[in-house]
Amino acid sequence: MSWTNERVELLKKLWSDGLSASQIAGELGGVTRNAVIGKVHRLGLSGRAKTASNPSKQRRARPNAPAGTSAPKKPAAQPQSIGATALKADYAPAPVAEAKPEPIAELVPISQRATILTLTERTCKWPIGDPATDDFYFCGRQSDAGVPYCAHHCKIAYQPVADRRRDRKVIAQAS
DNA sequence: CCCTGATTCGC
DNA sequence: GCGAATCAGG
Repeated sequence: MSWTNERVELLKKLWSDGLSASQIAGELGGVTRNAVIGKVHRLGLSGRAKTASNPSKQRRARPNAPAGTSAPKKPAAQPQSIGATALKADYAPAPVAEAKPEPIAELVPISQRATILTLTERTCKWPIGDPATDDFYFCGRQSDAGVPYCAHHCKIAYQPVADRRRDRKVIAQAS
């Protein structure tokens, strides 16, 4: 794939929206996150604020040639079966009779949200939004090994009522 | 380990 | 110009 005007425009939009390079790469398709980052720099629209990292330490990467001409080549791993196996019966969501529309949506920074294309085995798969519309995504935060939810709000949703109440308190204090 | 963006440099 | 490899950091 090449950087057509359309793809560049989409890149600019998504980048300014706060999506990560890998997420943008997933949306565009046909490119890696490295390609996205490289393009972002060439376009001169890097520095999305944040990260005022120490200027004292400058890059020094890649001390020499890529060693040999043999092509490494990686097949690019696929998300694989996120639907069926992701949500085990053990973690079935507790009944949410309480009037709590979707507070989770507001808690997940856009930059961390994931689409079905950007989910991995270690991303939180808590669904947010309406699957029938474009306003649908997954939490996308990092999850613990073996569980489909992250250690934040989504964990609470998966827990029994008693534990939920306790953890809500903990998180509230931490915030 | 997962992830993030930043940089270099062969192509 | 492109982007893999590599780096530094969360």
